[in-house]
Amino acid sequence: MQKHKPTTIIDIAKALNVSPSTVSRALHDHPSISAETKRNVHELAKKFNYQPNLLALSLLNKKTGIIGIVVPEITGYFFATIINGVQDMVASAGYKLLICQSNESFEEEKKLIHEMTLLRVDGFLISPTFNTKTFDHFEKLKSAGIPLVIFDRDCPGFQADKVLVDSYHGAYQAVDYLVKAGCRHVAHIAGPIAIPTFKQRLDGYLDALQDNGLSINDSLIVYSSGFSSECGIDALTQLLDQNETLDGIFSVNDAVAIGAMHIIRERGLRIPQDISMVGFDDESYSCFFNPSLSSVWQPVYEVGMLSAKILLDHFSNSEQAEGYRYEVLKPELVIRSSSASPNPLDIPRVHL
Amino acid sequence: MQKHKPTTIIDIAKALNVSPSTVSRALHDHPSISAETKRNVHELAKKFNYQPNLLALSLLNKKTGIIGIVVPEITGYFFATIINGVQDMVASAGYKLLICQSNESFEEEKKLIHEMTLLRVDGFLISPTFNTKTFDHFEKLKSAGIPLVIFDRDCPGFQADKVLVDSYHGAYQAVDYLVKAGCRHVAHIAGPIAIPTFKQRLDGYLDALQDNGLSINDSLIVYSSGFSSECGIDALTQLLDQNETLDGIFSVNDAVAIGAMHIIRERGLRIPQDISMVGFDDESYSCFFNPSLSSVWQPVYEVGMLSAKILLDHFSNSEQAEGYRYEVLKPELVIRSSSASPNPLDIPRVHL
DNA sequence: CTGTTAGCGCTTTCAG
DNA sequence: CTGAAAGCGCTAACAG
Repeated sequence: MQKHKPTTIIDIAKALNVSPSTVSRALHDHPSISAETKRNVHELAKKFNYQPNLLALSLLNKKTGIIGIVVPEITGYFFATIINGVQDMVASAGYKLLICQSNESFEEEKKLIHEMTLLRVDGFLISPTFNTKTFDHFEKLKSAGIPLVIFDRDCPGFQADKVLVDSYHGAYQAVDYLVKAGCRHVAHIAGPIAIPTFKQRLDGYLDALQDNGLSINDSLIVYSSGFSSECGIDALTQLLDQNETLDGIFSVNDAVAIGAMHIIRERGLRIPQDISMVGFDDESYSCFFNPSLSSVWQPVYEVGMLSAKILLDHFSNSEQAEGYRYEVLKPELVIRSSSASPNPLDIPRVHL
Repeated sequence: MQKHKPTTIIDIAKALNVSPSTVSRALHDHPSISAETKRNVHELAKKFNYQPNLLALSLLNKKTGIIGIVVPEITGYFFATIINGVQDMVASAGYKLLICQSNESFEEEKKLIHEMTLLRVDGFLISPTFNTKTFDHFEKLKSAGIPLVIFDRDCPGFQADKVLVDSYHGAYQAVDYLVKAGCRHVAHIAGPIAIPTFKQRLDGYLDALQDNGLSINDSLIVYSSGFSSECGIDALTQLLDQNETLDGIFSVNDAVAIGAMHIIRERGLRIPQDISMVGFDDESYSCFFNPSLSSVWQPVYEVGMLSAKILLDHFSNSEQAEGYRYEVLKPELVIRSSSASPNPLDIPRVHL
């Protein structure tokens, strides 16, 4: 494994007794180069396995062709699928994608963005941490003229292009459905309401109840400490131990819902006969649970595609004067077997 | 959003009426620079928000500090967790990670590796596509002196550092367990045996049966067309339609197992009373299924850490003369409720 | 303690 | 049609 240093344009130039510029032009098929020289150059390039040095090019052109994406995590269907959407979009425009995880750490997020800036990525796609309350690091990008698009998680008070999902609408649909299906005591396993997304889901829950003429019972709202199935176990244990009447649950996400379902069964209750359950995210495995889990599907792939599209637009449209884009995509309730049906005859119960 | 071009070392030099090299030295805290100059330089650097240009550095040092990782996909627990292991390892050594997906496309894999080579990544971590039968693109890296480590999926005949999981051993454990639990007609939903990993799982299945004095019944082996739950549905439908006696199933992975379980229930059969099921991969959600799914856990995070470690060793140990590393990690059977227990009194049935 | 020079690999005027 | 020179941003000898 001897370290051949890569062939450069100069090596070829020397071997052919021409100047580097001639080689460069030949390689780029410049019109004013003799056919013969071109042939010779290409031949040698192949023979030496010449690979242009992108670093040198980037330095020269002041652009790397790399887009940086920062997500809280890649484990899990949600962000992984967004990344796929982004990937497909940017690849078709000839850009590469540098994927980084912040692990929900604000410090890490700052550090990553800083490092990627040093690397001179051409633009950013960012889904901020739950702990991101200040936006100086984003402002810095803006003032440095580096385009960025915020996706999935809003940054209240920070002006930028944004692509979000309407969590309120999704939650409203879910709870409205539960009530129409006959549930009168719908609980909510909520996320931290300091985060806009989860505040919206809570609001959707509250409004759906009120619009259906049901009163709000605060003890039916339990706050989950996290987003894993284990948290669902804790949340539901707490809820059931309060001995409140309970016939439906809207869970902040599917993972939590699944932990909760585990406890429901363990307590000898039936789903959906005793308690109906609706989750959020529509994880890929949710339809295979027993009973299969009703859930709010989010257009994740589209979020990725659209965010990337908006970023790419920045690269082509020199400096568009218009304000920031603010796109809110609609989620959709997917009804399966974990929730009682309003009309068993009309609504398909199993939706794979 | 006016495009301030980034401050360079020269801007600072001019403003201070010193030479660029002085600024460079001051920034690096070189001993032979007066305290005052250093102070001035640092001050201005902060004021101008100076950011060193990594591209220029990389060009100079002939190293980028970037490690490229190529995985078939990032959706799904398996590779996402490996990436986490890699990430943690390389970050602590000051390297960045460029993550790319081949989507199981051989062409894409070649293209990605080529592009990353142009970008001058310092080394590669590669889990090849199922369609990767030739290894010229890997050989090229070797002859260019770019270190690479193959992980999870073996490349028979290709010499390189490798970190693999012992699929044979995992499969053997699973099937041995099923037999000892009383299953006499164990089926196998197999993957494409052209791929070493799945061949090994099949072999483990076969050997475990034989070692237990059971005969092999070819019609109990069904080949799945893919690795999703949908494929599990197809596979099991096919299997059950053959009307073979059947009391246990070892599935090539959890996703397929879950699709299969769906069909088993749909046919009115009980798990594990009528049919026991064991999967492979131990997906994060497998313990929350109903019944919870027994599965073969793989040390995924460790695979990531170790692969990265081996690659990093290449960077420090100049040119170690020793041959290639070949590490095979052991998986472990996790017993839950989807499989009958050999001795209900001794073995915990639910393992969260 | 500081400046000058050269060069990493490549492109691109400007001159022949 | 081709070459020489300058420069992208930075560092590392080599001289003062």
